[in-house]
Amino acid sequence: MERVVLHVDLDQFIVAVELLRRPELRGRPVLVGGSGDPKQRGVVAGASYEAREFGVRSGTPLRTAAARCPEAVFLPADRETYLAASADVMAALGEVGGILEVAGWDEAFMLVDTEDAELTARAVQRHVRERTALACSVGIGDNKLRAKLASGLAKPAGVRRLDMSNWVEVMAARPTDALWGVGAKTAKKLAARGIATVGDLARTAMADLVGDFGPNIGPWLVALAHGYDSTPVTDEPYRARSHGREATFQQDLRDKAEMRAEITRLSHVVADDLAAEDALARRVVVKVRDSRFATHTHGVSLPTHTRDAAAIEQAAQTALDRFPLDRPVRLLGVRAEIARAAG
DNA sequence: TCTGGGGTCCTAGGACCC
DNA sequence: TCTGGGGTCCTAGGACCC
Repeated sequence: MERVVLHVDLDQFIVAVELLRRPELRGRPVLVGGSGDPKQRGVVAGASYEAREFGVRSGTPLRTAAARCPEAVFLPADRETYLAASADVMAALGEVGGILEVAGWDEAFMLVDTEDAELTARAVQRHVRERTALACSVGIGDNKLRAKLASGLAKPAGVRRLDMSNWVEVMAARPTDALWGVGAKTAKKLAARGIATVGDLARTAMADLVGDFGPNIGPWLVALAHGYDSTPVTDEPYRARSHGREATFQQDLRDKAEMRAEITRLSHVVADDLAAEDALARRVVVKVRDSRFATHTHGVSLPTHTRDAAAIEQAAQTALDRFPLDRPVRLLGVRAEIARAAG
């Protein structure tokens, strides 16, 4: 018997859910995102493997996607449907046993005791497919980091194991941004110091990175490169720390009254979201992105914790007043930070 | 053919207190 | 007259992830 971490990751989740109700699109390049109109502002939320062949992936602007892949089928994003599919998947995983930690719409960690991890992983795949008709990849690891990276290597529909014994062999030659937590910015900063691969990073002294990355992140990066991770798999129910809504306009706003009206609308949606979770806000933060894509935030702490829509809106309007608003506005957002131990 | 929307966590600097 | 040093809270920004 051994204890392993499994990371279950659905394959092209959003597209796969769409294909369940539009099977005639199977095998074609399918792109989901925004309103489904590639002439409008928006980015790709989900790309089928066929579409990825054209260099389109999640985050690609819809217009760019249409230029790269003119024959693609564009579909509007349908959150509610994906949330429902996600709930089905997580329910299926819950039937397998072990500790289940939901880590997003389309992924979860499981802590299981098993005689044969590969066999268990295959059984999980089969069970998810039987219950939801969706395919997933499963990573097996001796911690969450390794399991997570293993599932990425297992795609599509595969099983892969990554642990202490094969970490160096599998990971050392890969670029640093292959690590979970190292993105483009950090990879570039590391490269500037001559650290290009996971192996390079693993050979770096933790103290050498404190100056550039801080006393916590610096050492953590080196630990990542060794595959170290001690965060537990937990089935504690998720409690959001904030709820926000934001909107990018098809045409930038120039009129202050229109901005105020949008802040009112967003504030009320946020208040509804708080009410749905029985949560109270302690602070309201407004986000403004201008026509040059510069993004700034200003926040207002609330005198008393509240979910009252009028109070949230008033705080948001006060925050909006702190912006110069001397350029057309591309995006407005309202976020409520949730008071802990309240309800 | 410019760059969504939902989040989380960390950092740095200033205020404030002892 | 000179001006330490630690701790905590608040705020804005940044990096990252899905």
